[in-house]
Amino acid sequence: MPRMAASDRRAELLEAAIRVMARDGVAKATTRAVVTEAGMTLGAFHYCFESRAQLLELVTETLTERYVAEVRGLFAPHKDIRDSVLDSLHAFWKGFEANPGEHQISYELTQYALRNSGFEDVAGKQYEIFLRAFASLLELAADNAGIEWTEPVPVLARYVLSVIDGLNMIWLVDRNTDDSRAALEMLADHLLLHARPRAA
Amino acid sequence: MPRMAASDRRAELLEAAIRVMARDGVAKATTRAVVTEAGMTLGAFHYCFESRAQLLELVTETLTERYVAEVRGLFAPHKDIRDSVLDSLHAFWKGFEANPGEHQISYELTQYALRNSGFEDVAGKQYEIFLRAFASLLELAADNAGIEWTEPVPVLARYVLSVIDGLNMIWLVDRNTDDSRAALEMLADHLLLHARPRAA
DNA sequence: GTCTATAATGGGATAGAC
DNA sequence: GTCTATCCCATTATAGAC
Repeated sequence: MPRMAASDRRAELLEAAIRVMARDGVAKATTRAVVTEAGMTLGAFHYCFESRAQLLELVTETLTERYVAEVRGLFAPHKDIRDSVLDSLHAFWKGFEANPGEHQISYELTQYALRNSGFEDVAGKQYEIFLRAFASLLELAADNAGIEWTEPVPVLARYVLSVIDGLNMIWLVDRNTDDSRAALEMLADHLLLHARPRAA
Repeated sequence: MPRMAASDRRAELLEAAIRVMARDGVAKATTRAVVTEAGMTLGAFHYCFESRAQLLELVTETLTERYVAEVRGLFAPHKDIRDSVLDSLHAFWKGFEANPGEHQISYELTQYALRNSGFEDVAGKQYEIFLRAFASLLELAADNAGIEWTEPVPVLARYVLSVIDGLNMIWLVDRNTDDSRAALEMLADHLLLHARPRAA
């Protein structure tokens, strides 16, 4: 085994953990499974992390940031608000279907955080970040298209995130892509109901 | 310990398991925790159930049936489609807030089923039943109000279930009742977009 | 710094006494 | 039929050899 800085090991263990979780689930990502995936020994784990819980916290934060970055990157601004919304939602969905395992982890980690004391704020931060990200995209879309939203943006953001999360999770169960996309397109139409030309 | 028929023990263990899971989560509902809750000994467990997995399967089926029964019971038919939809959604939400723990179990069990081989069909059946239940309520609402849906009912059912699941899960994290209810009311308006008077 | 060996714990399942 | 005692396994974490 090559010598490595502890920070590099940490990064490798983090990525190994994400791979194991995407493949087998959060519960199966034991310290042993993670170090095996990373090609390290069990001892290596505990000079990089205080505990398995600490690793899970880091994974949660990392995936949250990644998802937000992905969503920002996929956002498709247009002059026409309908195009913005429709293109962006399709792009988000495509990103999800390209990598469902990684999004599934996120839902599992939320459940984990809700059920383990000392982790409540982890789930809280996770969704605070998600909600803020969608809210800021809604603002951005409005700016680009010269419209304003007739409902409070935090409520719209919660609505959009709910539909996306809900559709994702049902798709994870039944893989019904056609109905999922049809429902997603309904969401686009519904959002447009709450847009009106900006007052001068 | 009193003598009991195995079937009664099974029923008690089932309810004990649901209580433990609602309180502490599915992962923490070990065989030991469940028998302690039920006031039985560990040995008792294994003449009622072949394995912990079998218990989890039974819990999943039981909670699925209960939820469907609850939703059917809360459904509020009216002559006016808007009243039907709005009243029903509010009633569903009230049911959720009255017992969030039991609904949280359902999400955890879905994740569990998705991650454990031999359980894929458990999650599949769960959502098939949910989707069918919402579809049949949509049909029922349409009949009562003399309208027809302009989108395929399975797509509408998926959409409604997604919003409800998504809002529930976000609420479990941040307990923001106001924004959740506001989003739920948006769903009602959106559904109405896809209703039109029935052709004679 | 690295890794083996081993604690210490908690879990599912079972054998066998009563 | 009931429950104790135990097996056996996997886990997290650590101690200590190299």
